[in-house]
Amino acid sequence: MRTSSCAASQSPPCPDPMRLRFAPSPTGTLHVGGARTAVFNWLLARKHGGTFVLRIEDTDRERSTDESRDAILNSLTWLGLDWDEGPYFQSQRVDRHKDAARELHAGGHAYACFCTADELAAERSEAQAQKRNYVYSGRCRRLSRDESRGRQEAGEPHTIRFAVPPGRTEWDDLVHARTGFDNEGIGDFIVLRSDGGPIYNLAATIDDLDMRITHVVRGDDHISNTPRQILIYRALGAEPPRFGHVPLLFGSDRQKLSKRHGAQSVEEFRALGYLPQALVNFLALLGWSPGDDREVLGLPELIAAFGLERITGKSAIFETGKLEWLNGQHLARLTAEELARAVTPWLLAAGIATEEYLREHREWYWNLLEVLRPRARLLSDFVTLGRPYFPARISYQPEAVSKFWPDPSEAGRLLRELHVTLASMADFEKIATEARLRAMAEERGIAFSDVVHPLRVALTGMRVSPGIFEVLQLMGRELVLQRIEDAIWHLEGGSLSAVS
RNA sequence: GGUCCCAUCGUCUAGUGGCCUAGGACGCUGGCCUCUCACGCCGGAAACGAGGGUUCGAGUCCCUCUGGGACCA
Repeated sequence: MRTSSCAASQSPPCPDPMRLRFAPSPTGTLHVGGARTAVFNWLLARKHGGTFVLRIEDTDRERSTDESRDAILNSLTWLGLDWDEGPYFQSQRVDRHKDAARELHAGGHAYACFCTADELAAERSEAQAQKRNYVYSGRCRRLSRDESRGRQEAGEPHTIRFAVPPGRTEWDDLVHARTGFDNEGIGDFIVLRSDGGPIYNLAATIDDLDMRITHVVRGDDHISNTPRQILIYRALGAEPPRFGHVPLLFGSDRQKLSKRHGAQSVEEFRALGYLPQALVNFLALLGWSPGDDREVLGLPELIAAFGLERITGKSAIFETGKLEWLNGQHLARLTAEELARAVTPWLLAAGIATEEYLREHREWYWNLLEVLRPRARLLSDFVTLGRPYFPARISYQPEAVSKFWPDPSEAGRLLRELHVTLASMADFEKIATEARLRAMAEERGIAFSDVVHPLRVALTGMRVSPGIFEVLQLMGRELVLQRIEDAIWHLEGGSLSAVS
């Protein structure tokens, strides 16, 4: 017998190791709702030293694809949700599911049903007419043994139905309180189709049973499957696992998450420049909280703090605002090396730098990243923010030009002067450049910021950037002087995309 | 329609009968820092769906309603 007392609580150590599973259908990419379920299961397994089993429920041959399966596996791997067993494939276990159905049949817990689709439809519409909830009447259950056997042997098409006993089926839900259904309302459900194919509830239950799953943590949408699955367990003489149903995620309009709600698959978030640990952190916080005021939690912290007892039974709306902030927070926590490793592929993909260049200028590159880091929320931000620091020519943002170079000839004059001033300096160390430019502003009798902003546009093409002296230092003398020359040329009408 | 689940700021949440004139975070917003932006720091607006109970006392317990959702039909 299985001890159920060690369910959601942390200590004392469970005598029975916890076995959890994530069982996606390979019918699309891993979306954030499924990912959150996976996160919960994984966290629980890691927290309790349990086993995380991955099972692919690919019995729907029509909709299951290898591409989806690979996409899901890749997403899980990217998120860092490693599994200890599997992936198992439900489609490879069909024989076992059929055997289980036979076992149920032999044990008197299931029977052959010869009702045709038409007969069933009639029952259904009758129920509808009486405003009753439709459940199968159980007509074939009352067939005599001999008649049933005879018709089966004669090859008459039939399904196998589970014989639901009278009473009520209840369980202590790990997330909700005690939950239950009257068996009467369940009705004898099909476990084997007339073509011999196992139905979901049977397959999933047998798999959970065989894989010795101790805790089934899944979406709320499975709540009405639970009594059926418990019934199957009992009919087979097995102790059911503990069940926990986490509420579903909604889109911003309180509707089920769909394409309309923007990014919804894990892969999309990766492509947008999110860090996996930020997404896991965010997903964990959707419906769960550590109980203190912490919000930014790395994987180890999540594992330490996680527990089913702190999951809310309330469904959360998936809004990404906080995710962006969290990503910035996780960005801030990376070591310099981790940051470089995360950003480099983005720069390479954008064609901004080559691997050799970055390797040869490693110290410079890491400094650049440090300067950019507090200004970035997504990895993709490093591309836009970082572009000006590399030799290629830049373009000038119209807003920057109109705001800080309102008068082209005046701007040109200033830039010429800056060119002379800066060219006279050998070293662009920021203390020195700052002193020089402040002095220059004073000599000219203009505000310091009136020197800084036009220069910023010349160097970066943008209205905002890191502190101008950091920019100067990072770009270095040669590139700075080149940029100023380019800007002067541009201001004098050298470019078609000139000043408006 | 039946069954089941849920209900605190715009959003994520804390809250398990008195510590709540309801706390934190994102976002929004005022300010500080400052060459801009971001980071950081300080401040502000912003919520217990409604009605009944229970209790000396209810965001917290019970009931009804309302609203939302899931599954089945």
